[in-house]
Amino acid sequence: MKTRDRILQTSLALFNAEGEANVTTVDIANEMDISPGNLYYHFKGKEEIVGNLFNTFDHEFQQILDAPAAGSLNSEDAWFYLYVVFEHIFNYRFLYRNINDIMERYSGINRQFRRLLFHKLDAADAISKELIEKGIMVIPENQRIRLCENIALNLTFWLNYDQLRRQDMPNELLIHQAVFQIMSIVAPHLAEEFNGFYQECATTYEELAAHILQKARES
Amino acid sequence: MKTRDRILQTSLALFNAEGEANVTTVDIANEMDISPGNLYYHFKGKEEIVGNLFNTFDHEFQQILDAPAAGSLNSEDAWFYLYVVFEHIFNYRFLYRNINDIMERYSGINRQFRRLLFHKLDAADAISKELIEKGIMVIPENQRIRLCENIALNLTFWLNYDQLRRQDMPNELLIHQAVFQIMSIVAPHLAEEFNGFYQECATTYEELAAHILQKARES
DNA sequence: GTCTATATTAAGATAGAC
DNA sequence: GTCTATCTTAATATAGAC
Repeated sequence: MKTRDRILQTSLALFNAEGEANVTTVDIANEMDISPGNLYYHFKGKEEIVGNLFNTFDHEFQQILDAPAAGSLNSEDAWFYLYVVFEHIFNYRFLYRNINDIMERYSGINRQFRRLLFHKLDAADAISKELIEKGIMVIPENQRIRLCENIALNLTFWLNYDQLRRQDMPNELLIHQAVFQIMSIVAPHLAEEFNGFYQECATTYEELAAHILQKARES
Repeated sequence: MKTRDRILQTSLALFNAEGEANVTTVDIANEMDISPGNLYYHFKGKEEIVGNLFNTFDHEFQQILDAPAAGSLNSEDAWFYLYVVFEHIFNYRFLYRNINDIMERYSGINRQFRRLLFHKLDAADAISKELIEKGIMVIPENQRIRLCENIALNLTFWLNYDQLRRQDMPNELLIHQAVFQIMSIVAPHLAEEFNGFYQECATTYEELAAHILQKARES
């Protein structure tokens, strides 16, 4: 693997683990057993590394968000879709856990991240409309707008909230928890015949949580 | 006014305006027309200033959160209560807009902020229970737990979300918007006879928003 | 492409005069 | 209490040899 790619890969891992602000160019070089000078041969500095990582993240995210527009949607698809979206966020969690810091220090990212937020809102808007059309969801229009905002807020800041709460969950469970939290926000607006579906999700989540926590305790 | 107090006051204003990380001890001293040396005579460093501001914030917040335990509650009280809570957060918004950064760099604050989050959750828990008892709210228990988490998430990260969205709202409207957003999350769980109350709030909010934005455009 | 050695910068902090 | 002058530290970044 080329040094340039190893730098990106190592940086992402370190940023996710320690937070972008706590990782210096020297740290990245040390972790890879190369010299700082070598790192600066490949990238002008940390900003360029972060920018590269963000662009990859951004590009992939756009594609994920646009995916459901293609196919027809049911309530289980929506659940799976949320899972994919949140997993992608999780893979680049350093961007989210240090969002304000990063947006202040890298002004280029600011604009793009904002655009991504609106993309999230659009996706929530389109999906909620489709669910309403299909009779899966019933909700007054002004509450629907607020619900979409709330979903975007949750997608963007759940990782921060979790960090503040510090429950030290295994990563796998963290993602399930985030998705279930969003499902719970949507649940009161599901048509009555879908209450059962939410309860199934709740049961699935609780069993999974018990199972994962059990495994974590054993090891 | 004593220099020590002026330092705290000036720091709070600068932190709120520019973000804590972007304000140096020299900036604070310059703003007050005193020397950096003088500032360091009063405080050991920025950490002590931030710590002092946080303690004041924390102390006041604890009292605000505990207030409703005293009196009996109706739906209008809850609305007003939210307003008071959020206004206090807004007054110390630098703590919230740089929450991760601050918690990483000031480990003392980390613990206290986490405690405050649980205090928020407890308040949401107590109030939701009271509203249920009084028949104002109807909600399954597992959704109630998630609703409380969602309210705590909104209280803690709404300012970050708003910043990312960058709507450049007048401050007054920003607070109303946050409170109305939280009301909208609760609304689907209000007993039917309180739907009218939510619609009133919605109308009030929309009129207010139109009024404030009109005034802002004129000036 | 990669290394070692060194320069630059900016924030945080202190010493000692007044 | 307040000032000026200066030190320390740590991250970022570059020069030049190999």
